[in-house]
Amino acid sequence: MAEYKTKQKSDVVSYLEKNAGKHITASKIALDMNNEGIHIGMATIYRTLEKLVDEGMVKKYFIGENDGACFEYIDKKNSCKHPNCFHLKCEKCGKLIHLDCHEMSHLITHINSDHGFIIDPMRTIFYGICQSCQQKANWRNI
Amino acid sequence: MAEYKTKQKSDVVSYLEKNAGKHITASKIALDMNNEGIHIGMATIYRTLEKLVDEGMVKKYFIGENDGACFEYIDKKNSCKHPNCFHLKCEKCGKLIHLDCHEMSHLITHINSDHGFIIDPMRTIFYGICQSCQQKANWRNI
DNA sequence: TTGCGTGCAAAGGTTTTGCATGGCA
DNA sequence: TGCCATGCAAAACCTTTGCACGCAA
Repeated sequence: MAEYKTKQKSDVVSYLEKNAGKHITASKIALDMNNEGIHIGMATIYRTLEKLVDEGMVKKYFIGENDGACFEYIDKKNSCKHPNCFHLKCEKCGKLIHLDCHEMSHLITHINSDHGFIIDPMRTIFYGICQSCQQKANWRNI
Repeated sequence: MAEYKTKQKSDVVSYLEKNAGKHITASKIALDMNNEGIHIGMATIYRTLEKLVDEGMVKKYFIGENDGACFEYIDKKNSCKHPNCFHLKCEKCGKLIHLDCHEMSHLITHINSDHGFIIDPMRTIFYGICQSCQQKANWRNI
């Protein structure tokens, strides 16, 4: 069960590191790396991503719509140790907002004690509309 | 652009009504209805669901994992005029749990007024570990 | 009759799998 | 040398689309 260090895997990892915080599909990874002259087969990309997700280095989620699953590099150094750290993602502009608010610890405690569910803040994203997009929506009357 | 009333559409609607609050894939709809002796083509199911989503009668989710998109009937009379309806998804067993709790309206108000972000509860999923998986984890010492 | 809805089949995507080959240890 | 990782192609899916036919109005 030993793991080998291969060029392909480290290429994928460094690509993801460079794009930390972005949400990237498997095909976009292949495309971008191709443009850099690195060709990696789709199967390898998927197999590598699967491992990285297991290791916790990458988060996989489904925002659906046209493309498939999205992957995002999780920077363990910069990411928050406090369990108050959530993310807000704007559905209009795609902006990802950091939320570090102690109000959130109430939420976690409540859902744990009253609903028996332990929230994983790192994996949870609140979807909605950010402030600037709300204003745009107002003046466009959307 | 007139809409016709067809047996297939009303069958799908009544199936979804019977399963209000559940999260159902298109193929499960086809399978279940087949077991009831009703055969509807996949294309029709997808086209019907698309319309129902546009009408707001059904919500479409991407919770990913093995299956495709999930659909859920939205009962306008009973549920979710209050934005208290969230979903908890267990990362171990994949179970999707409904959470209809007043506490959540505090959360929404807080994030709106203090952080300028309007949460869309129907699209937001809390990831974490459910109660039964916590217990399994305990006895297995995972 | 009109034209939307349906069913079938085929196409378009993404993701997985089998198998021979390549490359790390 | 072992054995995992890779690449290619094919398969397995989910979902969409084209087209002829059926059926509601």
